[in-house]
Formats: sequence, C-alpha cells, structure tokens
Amino acid sequence: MNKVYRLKSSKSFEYIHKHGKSYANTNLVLIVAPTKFNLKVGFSVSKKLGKAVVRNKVKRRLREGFRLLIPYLNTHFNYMIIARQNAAKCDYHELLSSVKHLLLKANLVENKQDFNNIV
RNA sequence: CGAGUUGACCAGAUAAUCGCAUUUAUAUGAGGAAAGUCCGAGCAUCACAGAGCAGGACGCUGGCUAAUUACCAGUGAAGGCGACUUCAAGGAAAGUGCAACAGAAAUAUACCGCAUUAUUUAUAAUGUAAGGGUGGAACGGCGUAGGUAAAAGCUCACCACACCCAAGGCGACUUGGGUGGUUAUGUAAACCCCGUCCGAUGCAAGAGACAAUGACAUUACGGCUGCUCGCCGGUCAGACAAUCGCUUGAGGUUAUUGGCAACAAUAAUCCUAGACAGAUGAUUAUCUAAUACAGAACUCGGCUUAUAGGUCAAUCUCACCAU
RNA sequence: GGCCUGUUGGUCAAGCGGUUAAGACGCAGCCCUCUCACGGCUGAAUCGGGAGUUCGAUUCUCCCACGGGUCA
Repeated sequence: MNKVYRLKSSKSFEYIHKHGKSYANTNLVLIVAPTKFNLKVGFSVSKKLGKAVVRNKVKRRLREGFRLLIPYLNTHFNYMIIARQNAAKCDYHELLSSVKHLLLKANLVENKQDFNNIV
C-alpha cells in the first residue's frame, strides 16, 4: 500500500478517536471520521496481541486486505482500524471478511456488487 | 543392542501473479539468537579529559585481544563407577563484628568421669582432654604400640599441618626427602586490608542550516556526575518539524602458514537491509521431515536465555552378550 | 532505544542471616445463642522460578520470568 494512504501523526489519530464514529465485531474495531483531503488509513495493533512477530503479521495482513478494497470506498473519510485480541488467531481470509463486514456496516462502500466479489 | 558424555551443523527451496522499502533504474531486502541489556570497546559531546576524597568492579597461572574479571589452555578444589562437568579460587597471625538452638564450655573452657592428697567418708583441693553427651565446628586424626597414680604428642609408626631442601615446569603447582610435636574453629557472596582497573553522559549522543523575533541575565546562571577544587560558556523559547549522523567495518568468504586452542599473519575475492506509524505479505503449483523459537533501529567482540524436526563427529564412556 | 524499581496466605502487607515467617480484612470449621449478629478458638504460605556462598537464606550473590515507573 502506497505511503500516500497512510495516517502518520499521533494528532490525527487522536482527532479520529475523539470525533469519529465506531463500528466493531469480534476481531476488529473500525473508526471513521470525515476529512477535506483524500482517504487515509491507520492501523493500531497493541502489545496485548503478542510479541513483535505476531503484531507485524497482523498489521501486514490488514494492510494487504485494505489495499484491495480502497478503489471501492468513499474517499472523503479517514479510516482507523484497531485489532482486538482475537485477531491474533485469525488467518488472512477471516481478517479480510471482517474488514468487509465493518465497511458495509458503516455504509461507506460505493459499488457493492463488485465489492462482495473480492477474495 | 541399550544407557550416556562432549562438540559441531542446517534453520526450507524453486516458479508464477499482485503488493511494500531503498533506489533515476536495474538490483537488493531480517537472525542464530536480530532477544535479555549482563560485561567490554568504537563513535559523539562536555576541556585533545584535569586533581583530591568518596564510591564501584574484579582477584590461581600463562596466553590472546582494539578492549575486558566474563574468551582459550592449564593448576587446584568439589561432584560423578566413568567419558566428563562445575567453581567471584588473594588475606582470618592488621583490626572489628557474627556463630540461633543445643551443650559444662563457642575462643575460651573442667559438668559428669578417671586418678592422687587431705580429712569431717562424702566433701574439698590438685592433676588430667582417654571415655560421656551437644553441635556444622571442642587444645589435629588414628593405634591389640610404649609410657603413667590416672592421663596427655609425653614417646613411636602412618596420615594431616607448618617450615626447609632437591628435581620437574615460563608459571600456578606437582613429586620426593628432611625438620618441627604443632596456641587454636568457621564466615571476607559481613565490615575490612592488600593489589589491579574505572571521569560523566549515551545516536532520544550530537552536527551544521533555516530564523526572524521574544524573555531572562553578568560575584548570577548553566555545562560536569556524590562532595571539594579547577576549567569552559551568555542561556532559554521559537524547535515533539526537516536534513545529516546511517552503514566499507578492529567487515565477510575461501585458501595457505603458525598455534593444543582462543587467535594471528599472508594472498585472492565480495559489497550483502538502512526504515522513522517504522519495509518481507497474499494466492497457486512442485519437492520435502520442514507446522520450532522468533523481526534489524548507531556499530562491533563476548556472555546468558528461548528453540520444531533432523544430520554428523569422537579410533569418547558405562553395562550386558560373544570370542 | 536507554535507565530505575518491585514480586511474601484469596486481598493489603511487616520482617537486622537463626526457635513454629508478625498483623489486618476476607474465607472455611468449631464454640457461644432459641436463632442471627457481636465475641472466642483453630486452619490454610516450599516467601515468583532456578543455581551458588554459608553450619543455616524470605534476607547475601548470579541467571531467568512477569509487573510498575521514568527520560524527547
């Protein structure tokens, strides 16, 4: 995933956390906040999930999954995804489907038919 | 065939599609421990790193190294039938402290006992560490030995200890011989003494720019640690931002030589991550025993800890069987 | 990335190397009472794990594990 789409400063993380709307399931939490600029994403994986190897793996899988979904999303929002403890046990496909589930729940998908076909 | 000991190695590979980091692009892209941060250095700033006190670390010998107490080889001690393993291993006669309970007595000692003498005949004085019981430790141990009133290194043999001599070894030390009857336990990982070493802070160190402007201030304040001295400098905000530091290094690989080894020398050859919300993932196929522990953040040398499944070595050890 | 600090019944905790490891709250059992409460008695700890020093470690030293704090 390109650097353009990344959230960087801790200020913007705080802003999303305060002003955004949150949606959750057993594996992940999604927080969204509207923005004037382009779409950006941040991933938060805390030390609760495990050691460095586990955390990196979860982050990489989330990044790969989200990369495929970007073209179908509403571009005027900032996204923040927090991994819960259950996410450490999931494989790639389970994580992808739970990301899709949350995005549909938040009603931010534009072309729903193509979106559902992504594997 | 069974049970062990020690040392070493591997840590998935190939192909396709999409994606990430460095990069103009090709190309390249986590480990044996990248981990713990337990030691030692480089490097940077403070003065080209200074003095004293305090404080800390280490302590058998020789070697190696940029450096170390931590690496290598030995010595000694302890453990194991053995291969082998473990050890912060100077000084207790410089001084101080501590040694609960038990025991007559714990660093100086006579409770019971055994003898002799005296008389009041069951007491006292004297001698005595062989016997008793306590304890981790009780004038070194032990004996069909001598000796004695009873005993005792009082004498003798052997062992232990101290000192001296000889031989071997660079040395720690070892082996052998002789002399001495031997005023005294343990603890220094208690304080301490002796010897050796250590200035402080760590890349969030720091460097040069952008950058004006504002605030404080000259026997002040700060740098620089616990204290004293000495030395140097105006300081802070702006400034949790960007660039550099950042990867060619006491480097790796191979070969030869020296060395038991750690390691060193010579030659050839290679350049092999450099991020800053922080790069290695997803899918498919084939092979396979491959499903472990685990993710670089300035860089090296050692130590420690975690680790699936497997491979190899030692003319290794023990037990059983056969000859 | 660096530097400090802690771990003792279920919880909060004291503990100068030495007798059976104080205490409080809670829990369980017994006594007291017609019953409950109050009160009294009793019980539950290999001192985070593993080595070492010592005659003897909760205490001293080393190596691990898991917490907490701090530095721009």
